[in-house]
Amino acid sequence: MKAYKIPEATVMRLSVYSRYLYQLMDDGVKSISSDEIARGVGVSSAQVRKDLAYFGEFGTRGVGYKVDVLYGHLMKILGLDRSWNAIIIGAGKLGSALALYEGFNTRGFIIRAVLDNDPERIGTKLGNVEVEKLDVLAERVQENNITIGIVTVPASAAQEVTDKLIHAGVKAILNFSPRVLKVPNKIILRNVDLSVNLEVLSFNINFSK
Amino acid sequence: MKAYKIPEATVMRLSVYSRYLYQLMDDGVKSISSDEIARGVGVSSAQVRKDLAYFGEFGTRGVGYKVDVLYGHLMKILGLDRSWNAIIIGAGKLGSALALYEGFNTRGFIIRAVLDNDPERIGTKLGNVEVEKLDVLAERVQENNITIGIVTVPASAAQEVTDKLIHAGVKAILNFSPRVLKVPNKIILRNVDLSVNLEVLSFNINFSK
DNA sequence: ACCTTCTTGTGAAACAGTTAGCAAATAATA
DNA sequence: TATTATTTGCTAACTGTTTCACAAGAAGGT
Repeated sequence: MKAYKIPEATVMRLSVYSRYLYQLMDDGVKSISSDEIARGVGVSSAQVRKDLAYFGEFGTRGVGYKVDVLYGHLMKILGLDRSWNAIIIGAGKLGSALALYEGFNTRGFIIRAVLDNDPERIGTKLGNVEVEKLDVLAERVQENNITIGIVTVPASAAQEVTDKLIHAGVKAILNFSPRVLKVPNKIILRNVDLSVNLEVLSFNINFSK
Repeated sequence: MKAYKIPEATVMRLSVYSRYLYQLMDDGVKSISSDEIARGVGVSSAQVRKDLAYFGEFGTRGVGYKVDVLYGHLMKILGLDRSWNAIIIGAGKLGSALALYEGFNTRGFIIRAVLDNDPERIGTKLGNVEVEKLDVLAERVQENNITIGIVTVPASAAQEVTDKLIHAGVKAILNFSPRVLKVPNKIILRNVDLSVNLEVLSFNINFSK
């Protein structure tokens, strides 16, 4: 694909744009300008155009963008013109919540399995998947062609399950544990640290006065 | 307080450093260099020193940092030398998971109330708080001196509950709904969009081949 | 056909954040 | 006390991202 690097912030904004466009389509809007998108999602219009410019020319000068066409391009760019199989490791509160979160399904992310080691949790149903023992990790990843592993275990177990996921063949890991994970270069890693987010808030409340 | 702006990335890293230092204290480590911190959390040592330099001089040249002292400074900088009262709006799967998440309590964030409008959910217990009707929002915020509102309602209700939170007097909002919220300047807002995170992954898997 | 209005796409400028490198400070050793 | 080995704090260089500003293209009106 394309040669040079896309800023991560750009990718995140594309995701936001795509959802905004979806909403517009729902409302029956056919055409939109970069300025309207910008106001809708809270960035500058130059930012919107720059972000899109990484991938091509999708608009018409003097006119704007066709909502459905741009939406289609964005979904393709984000890799959402297909579905992705994912597995959740850790069936605690957060893991369970994510397993049942509709927001993933509606964007094409399908949770194929949820694993845990706690006997209390094994066998319980989360939507239409049943919590299974950690042992079946490699098996489930391979038989379901799972590319994304979601880690929601305590910090102490995070590196271990991550290693197992990588060994089993996942390409990307979304880590919710408050632990810095070591992964090979070819593995795509993202960290979502819930406490960090609250702490940025408390810093800002504190600091702005 | 301080005059010039701290990068958000710096604040996030400070939070990560602080947790790493806590772990070190637990392990009985007394002193540490920026290089060791750097390797522990996966950044460069120059980055660590730069981040700390925004706030003062906490180390000793030729020696390093005293773990407990640096930890104390970081906790104070992050505003974690006190506790913060928070409220969760939306007792769905995610809201419930957050209400029960120990990671918040251990860092001084106390969930004082969880509200929802669904009669099915009202009255259910989440740990030691009971889900209540949305009506009591202003009352709960004021009587508990709540500064942080956590929004876990569907996108369609997000702006409305946000407005209510602001009106009731919260200073900061952590938004988990996939919706761009409009808030006054003085309100501190952070968005944690779970789908965006997965979509950055799918983009990267897609794009890197 | 020409003029006016609109809005994209893009190079250049401005800004922000990260990395590099080194002087200054400390401790240990002889 | 001098020497050596460390490691911070800080400035400067670098790299990356965002904003600016405008030429180019499109549509509608006259």
